[in-house]
Amino acid sequence: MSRPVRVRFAPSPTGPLHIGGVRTALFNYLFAKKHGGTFYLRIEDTDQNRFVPGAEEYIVEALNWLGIPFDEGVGVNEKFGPYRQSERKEMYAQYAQQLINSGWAYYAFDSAEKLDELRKADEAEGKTFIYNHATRGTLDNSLSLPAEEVQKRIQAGEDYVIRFKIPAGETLFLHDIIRGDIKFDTNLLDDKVLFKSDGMPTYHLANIVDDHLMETSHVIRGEEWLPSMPLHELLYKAFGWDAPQFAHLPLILKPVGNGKLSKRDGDKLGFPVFPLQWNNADGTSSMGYREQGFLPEAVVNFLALLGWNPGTEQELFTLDELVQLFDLERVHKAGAKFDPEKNKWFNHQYFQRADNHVLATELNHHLVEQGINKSIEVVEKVVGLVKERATFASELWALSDYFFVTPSSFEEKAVAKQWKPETGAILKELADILVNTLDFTSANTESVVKAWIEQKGLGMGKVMPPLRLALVGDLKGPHLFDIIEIIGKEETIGRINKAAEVLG
RNA sequence: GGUCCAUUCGUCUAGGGGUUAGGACGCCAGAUUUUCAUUCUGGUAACACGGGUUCGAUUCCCGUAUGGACUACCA
Repeated sequence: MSRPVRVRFAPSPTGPLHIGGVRTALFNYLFAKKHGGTFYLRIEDTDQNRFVPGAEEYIVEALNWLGIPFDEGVGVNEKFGPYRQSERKEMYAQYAQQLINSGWAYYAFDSAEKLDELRKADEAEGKTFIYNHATRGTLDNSLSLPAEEVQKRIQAGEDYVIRFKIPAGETLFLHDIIRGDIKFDTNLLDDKVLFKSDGMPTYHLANIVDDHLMETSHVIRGEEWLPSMPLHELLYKAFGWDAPQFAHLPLILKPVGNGKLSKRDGDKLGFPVFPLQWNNADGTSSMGYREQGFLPEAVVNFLALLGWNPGTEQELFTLDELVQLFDLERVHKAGAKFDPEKNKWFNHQYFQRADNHVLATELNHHLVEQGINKSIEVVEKVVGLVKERATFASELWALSDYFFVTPSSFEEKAVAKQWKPETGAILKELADILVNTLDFTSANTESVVKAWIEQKGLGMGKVMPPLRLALVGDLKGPHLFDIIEIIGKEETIGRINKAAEVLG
């Protein structure tokens, strides 16, 4: 069983990539890289009705943004192409036919409406309708009809599907890498449709055929596929192929309440559940990690730890470390609730490590838009001073505006608390001292001001908070003398005088 | 309803027959700071329940409860 590792991520292009899908892709990627294998992308677009334009491009772009690109896929190393199932359409029919010939499948003419009625009728009696060994003999198919009539109806152009003939009375002992041994009774399985009346295969057929043809060694997918594992194993058996090994990943659940995480949760609670922003057909859009300012490394790190951990107390990992450490056997079995707070914490961690020059460039775009022109060196210094307060680049401006614009107002509560009747006079006196100070470096203004405070016997508390209020407009921000160095002498004195004037 | 899967602090989790049940996020408090934030220190808080097995179960087994997935000519 030791074939080269080849795993796939096989989404349906029915919309943006959901966060659960992103994690499935990530785990496949990590597993492939860990074993020196191949990670490929296959587009499962066999449902013509659910095709959404742009979804495939979105998936590719998202994977690239996250830094987990595929080795093979549409337009990329097409060793086993095409990688779009719609373009492989012709080859599925012959495999369905092969199963018919070997007695593993049969034609069925029952209409969807009729089956629906049957299901409802049984349900009304508290029973469950299953299209299987117990019922297929009484239904409209090639198992119950004379061969001649079957041929006639097919030739007449009547709609039909091809169903898999689940063997009766068997117990299947299957193995999942994450969940261990699982038992299924084939009597409870239904004869799934393999080939639809529109000439397209269903997921089940296309998936197995392609996984085999593309030499897939491991199928790593979401837990929602666990119930169809027996069907898939049986399909491999029917074809006489070696089945890949299976690993079913736990689901990602809503942060509050019950159930699977959904698109609505993100919109409702204000956090992204998609890697990239997605514009819906109705003109609305769903936010994306990228647009919200999340760093791809942070998203990957957070997602990697949702359902998996290496058994140590380390929490921050580079992609390379993740690749080295990843192990399917250590994947958790139970679903994990998505925690937006921890997600943010990861971003904070990575944001602190982000390059100041890059962040400065970003902030500078914003400054230029507002007609503020500062050298990138200055902007970079400001970024270095305020970034520890930020989790996202988008917060930088609000955190640093006073470096670039004279405060137009003073925070009320701070004023009430720190601005005493004599404060204005004290600050004016200080301004006079600063006028005569030539060296406006942080270190020098600090020693000048502190010496003056001491000499006057005023105490830091009497001067520093009001001074901050005058320069920043609020009691916040980094080391005050660093701010003074950056805004410069003229601006510093100007702000002090303005505050003294406005606040008295 | 049926089938399958799961269950350790609020959340993500480590651990595993004998432990003070460990870490992280969050929250709270303290320290530092001229302020906010960062940082540091400390605190809060968990083995779903009932039966077994055992000298001893949170750990193994069986039930129950709860949660989840699936139950389409969707993937």
